Amino acid sequence: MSSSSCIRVFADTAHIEQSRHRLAAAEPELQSLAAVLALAGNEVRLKMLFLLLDKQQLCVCDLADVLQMNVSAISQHLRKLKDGGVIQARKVGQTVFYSLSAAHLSVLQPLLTPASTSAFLTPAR
Amino acid sequence: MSSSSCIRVFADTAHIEQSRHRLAAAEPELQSLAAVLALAGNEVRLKMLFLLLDKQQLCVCDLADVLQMNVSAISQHLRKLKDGGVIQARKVGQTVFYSLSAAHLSVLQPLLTPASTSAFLTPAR
DNA sequence: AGTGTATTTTAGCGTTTGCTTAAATAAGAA
DNA sequence: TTCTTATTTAAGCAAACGCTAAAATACACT
Repeated sequence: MSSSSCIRVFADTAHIEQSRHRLAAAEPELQSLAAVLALAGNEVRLKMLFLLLDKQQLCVCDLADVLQMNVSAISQHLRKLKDGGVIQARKVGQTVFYSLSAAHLSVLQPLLTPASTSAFLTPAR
Repeated sequence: MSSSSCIRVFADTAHIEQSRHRLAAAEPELQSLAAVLALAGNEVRLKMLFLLLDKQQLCVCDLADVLQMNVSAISQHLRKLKDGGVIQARKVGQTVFYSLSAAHLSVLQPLLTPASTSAFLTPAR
């Protein structure tokens, strides 16, 4: 937990203090945002979100089929997304339907929207 | 790598095939996007990006000071961000200045912009 | 040359992640 | 009840992660 190891003569202490304050102010938001991004930062989970944005709701079975993965693995990913408040579950009989929850949709939707995803790989213009 | 373990009688094969195709089409974009989100999904790195968006450019020293962390740890995070194409380095004398690269800015900027970050924790309206 | 500063790299270590397998729950259908 | 089907949970394990400490590299100054 050591810090400030550099001895710069012209260390701009004022600017550093300012940055520290800005950071402290944004800290809770950044913490929550990092948690959501960490969830979406997994390729399998990002695909799940992409599919859910398209299909409205999907059961564990369908996701396992589409992603061609073990049902258990899928279920564990869904649990993480649910714990993170990104998706919600609705049980109908023996099957559980998952859908995007409104909570963090404002963050995820623009990322997975066609306009944005296609622009993603487009070189700067 | 087992899949399709469910035997649903009414498995909507047409829809599943459609989803598989949509997914295949978006796969490369999703893969790249997941990589960037995984980088931003770490709290320390997200703070770095937040600071860089605010300050234009920062050296390792400054980031270590502001984040109050070991210089080596900071440097390793910077390396990951650089490898991912998220930031770029510019060496001036013995100090290295890092700045956001244009490459994935379109994805990151909206996430870290005040309007979006403050709206992030605001309950649905 | 030698000294000091800024940064990177390496090695090591404990923690977390993501998968597989197998067992446990839950809810129809026979 | 017994027998499937759908989903979750628990245990185990290899791989990736994130940090610390130490050594290596790079550049400026004397």
